[in-house]
Amino acid sequence: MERLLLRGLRRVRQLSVFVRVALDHPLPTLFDYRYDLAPTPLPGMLVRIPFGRRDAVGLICEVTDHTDVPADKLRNVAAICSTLAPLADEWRALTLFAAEYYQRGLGEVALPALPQVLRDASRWAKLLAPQERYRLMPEGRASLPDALPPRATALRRLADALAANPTLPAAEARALHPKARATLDEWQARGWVALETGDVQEQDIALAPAVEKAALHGSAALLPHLSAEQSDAVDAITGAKGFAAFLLHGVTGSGKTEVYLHALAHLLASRPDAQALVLVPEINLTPQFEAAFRTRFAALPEGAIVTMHSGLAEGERARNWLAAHTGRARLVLGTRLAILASLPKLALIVVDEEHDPAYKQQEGLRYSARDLAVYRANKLEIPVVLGSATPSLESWWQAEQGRYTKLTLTRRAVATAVLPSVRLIDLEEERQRGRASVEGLSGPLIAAMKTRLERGEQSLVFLNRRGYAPILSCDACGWVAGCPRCSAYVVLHKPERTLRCHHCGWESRIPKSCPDCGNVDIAPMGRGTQRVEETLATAVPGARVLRIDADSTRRKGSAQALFSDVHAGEVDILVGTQMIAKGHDFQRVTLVGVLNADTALFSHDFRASERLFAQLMQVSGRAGRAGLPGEVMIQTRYARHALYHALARHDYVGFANSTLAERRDAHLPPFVYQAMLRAEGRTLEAALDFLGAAAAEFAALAGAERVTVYDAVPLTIVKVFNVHRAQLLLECASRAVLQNALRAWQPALRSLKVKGVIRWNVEVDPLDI
DNA sequence: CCGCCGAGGAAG
DNA sequence: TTCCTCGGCGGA
Repeated sequence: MERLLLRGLRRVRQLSVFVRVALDHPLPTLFDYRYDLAPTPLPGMLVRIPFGRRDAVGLICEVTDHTDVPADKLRNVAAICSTLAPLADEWRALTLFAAEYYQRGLGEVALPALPQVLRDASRWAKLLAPQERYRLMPEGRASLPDALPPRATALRRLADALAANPTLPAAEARALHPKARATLDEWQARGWVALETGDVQEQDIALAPAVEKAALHGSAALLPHLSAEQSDAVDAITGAKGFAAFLLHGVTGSGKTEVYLHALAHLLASRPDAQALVLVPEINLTPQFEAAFRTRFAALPEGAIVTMHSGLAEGERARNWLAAHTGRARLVLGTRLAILASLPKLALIVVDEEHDPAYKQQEGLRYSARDLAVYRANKLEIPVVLGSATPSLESWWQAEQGRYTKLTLTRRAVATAVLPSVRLIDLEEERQRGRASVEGLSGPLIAAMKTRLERGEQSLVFLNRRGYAPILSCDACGWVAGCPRCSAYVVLHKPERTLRCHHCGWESRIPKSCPDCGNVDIAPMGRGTQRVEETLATAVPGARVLRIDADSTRRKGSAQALFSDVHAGEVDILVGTQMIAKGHDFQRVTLVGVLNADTALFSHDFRASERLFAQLMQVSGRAGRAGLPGEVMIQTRYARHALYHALARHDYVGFANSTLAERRDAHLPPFVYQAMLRAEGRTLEAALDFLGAAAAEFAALAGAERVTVYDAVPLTIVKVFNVHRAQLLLECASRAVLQNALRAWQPALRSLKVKGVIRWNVEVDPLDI
């Protein structure tokens, strides 16, 4: 009886509601708060909560009627963001997986994945407030275009935008025409437009005109004809039921993009609300994809195609994120961070150039966007397409085992385009035969560039080293200009007349004489893009030379301008770093010269050759895309190296299989799984001590005997910005065993105190060893 | 005696 | 991580 009464009392007390909240905070725990506000809290909603002595924004992970936290510690939720649809279970599961897999707290993954505006509670109201929107009325539709003066382009833009969209937000109207407000007031007075306030997204989704299948596919005459291989690939993707991972392996220029476009068109047309996500490795590649999408999918309503990358301004980022979250965006194009976007109707993921190391985030949460794409597709039971001319060995191995479906494009899409011929220029032989070379440019390469110039074709010189010269040294005493903050040499930048450290950004004037011995004969050694640019001006007289690298494209948008100069034919020779190797379809390039590739052949990093091969394949692919025969010249001292020979035969498969065999023998990924503990200390000893102590803790964990723990070693560039760095590699044949051990290791790592240690982090599946 | 610095701990 | 407190110590 008494017990019953107690139960009854407890029932009444159940009126209190608690929420368990994730915060962007290194503590991996959730925090409980009392909830006494009016809107019903739901998992996936954002709340503003007092945390310590400040306010924070958190994500509700759980709504519950009990808590273990003592009442005197509990605090109340200050505000809830109820206008934003809760983040879906799928998204929360994805961020939770990423957090667990990459050894972080949920909040550290989930909150940074949201746009900044949402993480600042004071801006919720403005962001999510019902906006003023204009709707074109039938009267307006009938009379508007004709009523406008023919040359009033801004007014016409406004009218077109109104006609093309169910409603037009006031903010967008202002962007189209500075005096939109006055004009629209006038049109409203005439009954041409109506002013509405209301929830943007719901209305727009409901009112979005149905997109006709034919419109999305374009008229057949305009579409490029698909090869048999391409249409087989498209059929496989569009025919997939549930989860399917496709490895689209196609040589550069074989028309992978066209396969994506057809698969996307099919999806967007056949399912009126489905969303697709397309990932590209770097920001530079978004404009051309965006242009292709906007042209091909012009039938989609305004706002249905959005981009997501770190180059967007905060406001645009927030708008695009919201468009994806509400479902208004049907096609999202982005860099790696877009994989963590909220996409409630996601139905297809494309990862272009899936092998590209840029998909791996190198700081903070060190996730692989490609791996998360596969995970996400798997959980959603949707297809994912991984495209590359040189798939990562991880993906290739998956395909070899039949876990991914291989789709192969063997021919270049333009019928007359053949693969470029690859010629190795043996620098050793050139030297022995006494053949002249100019500043590192061999005779045959210079001659070939001259021929291109005469024919009005373009040449491209690839060199993965920016600056003028990587070393400035003194002939007399052997002094080399080094960075005072890093254990690295500084790079000479001639146009800027500086010595610059590429690791920490330190800069100084170029000394006139050797600071050690006073000798005035200090000389630049080696070559960077600037020096090659300078040499080409005299070595190939009359050629218009353009350099594209991180230095020449520092200003925002300048890369686009430079690339369009190349496309416009205003350039004869293009010199650049890997920036020029990726994606760009240079129609008039028929010669590619590769300088200084050898260093990667003998790297300590077992992935260096894989990266080199991919890079060289990619840059080779720039030659001869439009049907003119292309030629690639690789200058090397190791002309017999197997990698170059595979490259000359365009033999990715041979290279991949032999490299995989080596990896298997050497017990390297993808046959084992790795994790890396890195430590940064005021001294190298501190960093190494920390790693040593961490290794000792690790040995005591369950399952540790199945994990190989290597000795702690300094990084190749041990000191950067006065911080000394070292790393500890762990390796295991079982992903699960490694995962569990890493998880169990965390508390010990957290409580490890070693004097002089500044930071540490764990990276799962590290790319750089 | 005061104030500064570094270490340690809490954050709901 | 951030921010606060506490205790030790050096300078006035």
